[in-house]
Amino acid sequence: MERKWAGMGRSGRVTLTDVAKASGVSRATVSFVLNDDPRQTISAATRERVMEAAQELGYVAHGIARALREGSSRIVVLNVDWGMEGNFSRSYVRGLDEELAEHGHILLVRHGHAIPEATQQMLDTIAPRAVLRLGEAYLQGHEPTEADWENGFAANAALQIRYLAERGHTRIAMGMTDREYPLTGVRLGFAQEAARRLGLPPLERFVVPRPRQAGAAAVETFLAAHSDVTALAAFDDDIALRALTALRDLGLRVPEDVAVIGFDETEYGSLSTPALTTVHIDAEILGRIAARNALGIDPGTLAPPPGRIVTRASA
Amino acid sequence: MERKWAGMGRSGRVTLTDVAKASGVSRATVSFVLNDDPRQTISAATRERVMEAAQELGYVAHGIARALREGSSRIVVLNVDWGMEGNFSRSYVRGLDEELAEHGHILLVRHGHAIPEATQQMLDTIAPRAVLRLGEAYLQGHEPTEADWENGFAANAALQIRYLAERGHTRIAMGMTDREYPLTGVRLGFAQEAARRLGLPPLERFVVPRPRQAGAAAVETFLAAHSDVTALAAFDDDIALRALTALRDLGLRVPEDVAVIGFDETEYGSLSTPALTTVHIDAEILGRIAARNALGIDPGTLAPPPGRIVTRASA
DNA sequence: TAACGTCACTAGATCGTTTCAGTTCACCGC
DNA sequence: GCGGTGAACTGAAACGATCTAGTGACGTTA
Repeated sequence: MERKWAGMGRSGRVTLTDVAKASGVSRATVSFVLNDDPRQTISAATRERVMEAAQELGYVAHGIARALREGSSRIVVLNVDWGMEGNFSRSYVRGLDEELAEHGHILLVRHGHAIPEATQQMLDTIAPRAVLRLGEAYLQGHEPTEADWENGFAANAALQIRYLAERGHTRIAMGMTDREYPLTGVRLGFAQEAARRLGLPPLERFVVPRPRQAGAAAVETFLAAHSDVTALAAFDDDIALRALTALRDLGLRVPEDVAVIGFDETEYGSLSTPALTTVHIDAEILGRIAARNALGIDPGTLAPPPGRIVTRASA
Repeated sequence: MERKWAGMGRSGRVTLTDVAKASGVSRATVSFVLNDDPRQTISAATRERVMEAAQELGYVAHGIARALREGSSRIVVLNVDWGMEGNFSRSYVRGLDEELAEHGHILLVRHGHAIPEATQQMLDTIAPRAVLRLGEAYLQGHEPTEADWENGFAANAALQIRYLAERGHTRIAMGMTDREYPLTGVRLGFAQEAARRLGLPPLERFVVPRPRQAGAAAVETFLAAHSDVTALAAFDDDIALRALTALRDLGLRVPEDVAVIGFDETEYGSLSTPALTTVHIDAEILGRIAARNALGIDPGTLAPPPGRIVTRASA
């Protein structure tokens, strides 16, 4: 089955012209009908005929041509420039994707540390409606307000620290990645502020590098210098897992000697020994908000659900 | 600094016309120069003038317009429809990306289980030069030949089984995912064939589901029914890690009671107790081959390096 | 000197949309 | 029977590239 109907350009593509010809109207009219342009008045009969013809022929708008005319395509690009494989990222992407779809747009996720040049070239090719970055949107696009402390990024960061504080830990250290990401500074800042609000001393910051041996060495050095530390809050589950392994390699007991808590639940955290206590974050609503912002739609009163602790054995 | 130079359309975009105007030639000529079209003869002087003007004005080709004219954009889409976070996927993407870049194309990676409808819509918008799928390309696009057994997917699958066989294991089971991926069947087939060639009995197949408790239950059930099994070969490191945890939860010793080997090295495998023995695969060359195939370029004599065992403690 | 070839370029069609600026027609009030 | 109005359309110009089919100008050959 090659061509179901006559009236299809040599290219194999059904175009507006084909639909116009089939329904006996002009291209313009077809366009008006298909996009139901509110500025036009089209008779019900014509509308019907056009719709039917489009259906029959299997017309699908040529996004490239449309984008050329409109100035930008109906695509939104999300850059996820660090391998955040947790629940946050996944749910955020889901929310973003769904909300965009509801407004006729498409999400394109670009993972990995993009070569700037290639990215730029891609953007020129795609001409996306908007380009987002995972980290930026986490903050809902503004400086942290008290609302963020109630229910947002800051609140989730605080949740992690508070959990440890409630278990009686007062000297808490913050395990960070060996690479600087856009979000690392922000996260650390929130954690520090949370500690301050809880009346705790400032969090000592240290890095847990890979591979395994280096991680263990780093943790050993750190604990030697800060023997009063009894708990580690990690930047994410990855770091937490590295720390957990390091502590066990050093012969320390978790959580008795040092408690460890992760951030942004992953499957791997559930498989370690001891299993990792962590923070679960559902960012779907955040994704939806970002989508609306990107499209210039009123975000309404969407509010993200609070994060919650996944209590397991490590803290 | 808004507009560096005069002669830039109201849209803020520098177009071919602008460059043409600036260098005193026609649009066509500019296009010929910039794409150095071999079918045209352009004087050195003109070439120079055009290049310079383009540089000055900061001209960058409008991919959308080009795509409309050419029928497809210079984008290649790669669908990675299952979370394969190992070395294979990463190196494959790197190779693909680099090779495409060398030919003026761009890689767009689409992660996650794409909604078919949205994907189709995206493809209509992007009009990519080619759409690839991670699994397909693993096979270099053809049925497994003896070459694949020498050095390819089949060889890597065999490597895993052979390692266990060399350690004296004869009853080996294959741990699979709970979801069926395009590749699962192929992988299992190769492993079975490898076992046959090594004179081993057929591999018993079983699934290691999540979460942790379910995994342990599955492993327990399986081992009860197949008490002679002494080694588990996993579909990937993820499954291996689940199995490792399950075995430990059941009080079994790894590798003494049951040996475990993963596939496609991840960082997590190095953090477990015992650390996971696995197979490391560098797929960069495979990515380059796929790129050339996609662009219709002769792949030449590129040959992927053989996989290698990463010997750690679990097998 | 007419015919022919090559060089160095240009005009304009083309890709498939969207959308502005009309056009036609029926109907209304006076 | 004339101007005015709104409904229901249509024509054609964009958008920014590529690329075919020419067009002069100059040099070479018979």
